[in-house]
Amino acid sequence: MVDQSAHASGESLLFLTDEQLRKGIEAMFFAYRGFTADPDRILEERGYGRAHHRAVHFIHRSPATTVNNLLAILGVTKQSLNRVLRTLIEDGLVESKVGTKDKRERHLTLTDKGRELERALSDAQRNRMRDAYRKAGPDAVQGFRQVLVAMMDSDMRRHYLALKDAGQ
Amino acid sequence: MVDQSAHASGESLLFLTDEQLRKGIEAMFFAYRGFTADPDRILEERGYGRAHHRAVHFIHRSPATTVNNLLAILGVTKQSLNRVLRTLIEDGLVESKVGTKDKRERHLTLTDKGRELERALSDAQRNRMRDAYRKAGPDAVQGFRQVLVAMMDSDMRRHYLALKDAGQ
DNA sequence: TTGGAATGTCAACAAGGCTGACTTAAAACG
DNA sequence: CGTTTTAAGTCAGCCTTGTTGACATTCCAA
Repeated sequence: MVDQSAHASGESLLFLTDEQLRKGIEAMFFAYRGFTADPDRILEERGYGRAHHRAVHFIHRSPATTVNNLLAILGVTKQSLNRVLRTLIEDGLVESKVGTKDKRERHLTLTDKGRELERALSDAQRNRMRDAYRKAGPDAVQGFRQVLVAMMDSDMRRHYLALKDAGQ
Repeated sequence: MVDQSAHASGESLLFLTDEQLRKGIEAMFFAYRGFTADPDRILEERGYGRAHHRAVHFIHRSPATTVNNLLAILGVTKQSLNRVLRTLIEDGLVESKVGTKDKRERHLTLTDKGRELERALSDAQRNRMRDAYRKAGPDAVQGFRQVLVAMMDSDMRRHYLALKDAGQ
């Protein structure tokens, strides 16, 4: 598709052979497995799955968030999320409080027990990320995040950037 | 965990605050959704899933590969892969040939119909990747792949690098 | 006061993982 | 040659996590 003999003109044109793109695709596939491997082990020990991890992560990230907000970020159906939330609430990891202003809304917050799980999961995942960053070197880290952000759908990028702002 | 006031010494020490690491983790999560979004649409139209995509991709990548090799790369059970392979063979996308040297082995190859699907899927995914690379700029691309490779488990990195070599 | 939004719940289903048990065929080994 | 191991396939059953559709409740807001 893209001629390998093309040459760079400034920095707007890249050497993007199908071969290079394919390597990027495969790297993404294999790396995502590594990315989830450590949390998966911890979750399995405790009888939870990735869906629980995602819920716990974003509740930790935005305490007192509503179910609707969580639905938008996670991109799953209400029924699917509800099944996960129910077990987390039953197990005492998440607290669901009826909204004071709008009583239809439920505000979700981690309990101490929930924070303990979140900590275990994010420690593992951060360690993996930190090691990868160190191995790849300082210059690589910027590029990594830039490409990932550019790969997101605009909706998800919106959510991602909103989270970034909130985190400051 | 990591003190934000740490300073770089050479290039071995990075500014790795928990906040930065968390952003990387969330970027990975949202980006993977974008990464799979386009193929998912194509697959759904044709009644297939991600598992079929993965099989088709790696059979295309390593024609006449064996079932065992595919199992190692995909990291799933024989039963799980077999369910997918069976439908692909029944639908005439994949051809399974008994090995000439070792008659226990089945060698898997895409048919014309299989190549057509593979083309549609990889075109979509390559376009996404190309756009992301272009938006992120030439410097970012190197870093992106470096971090991804560093994030893989060693087994997966071995498979990834083996594929790279084969592609030359 | 009524429409619609936010939430929750029930039922049913599908994809795609998993384990365990078992068969067949063929290679490899001793 | 006989035994063991390997490659592949199959059956049955289970789990997680996604889906759709239908429906009830609560309650804000026009």
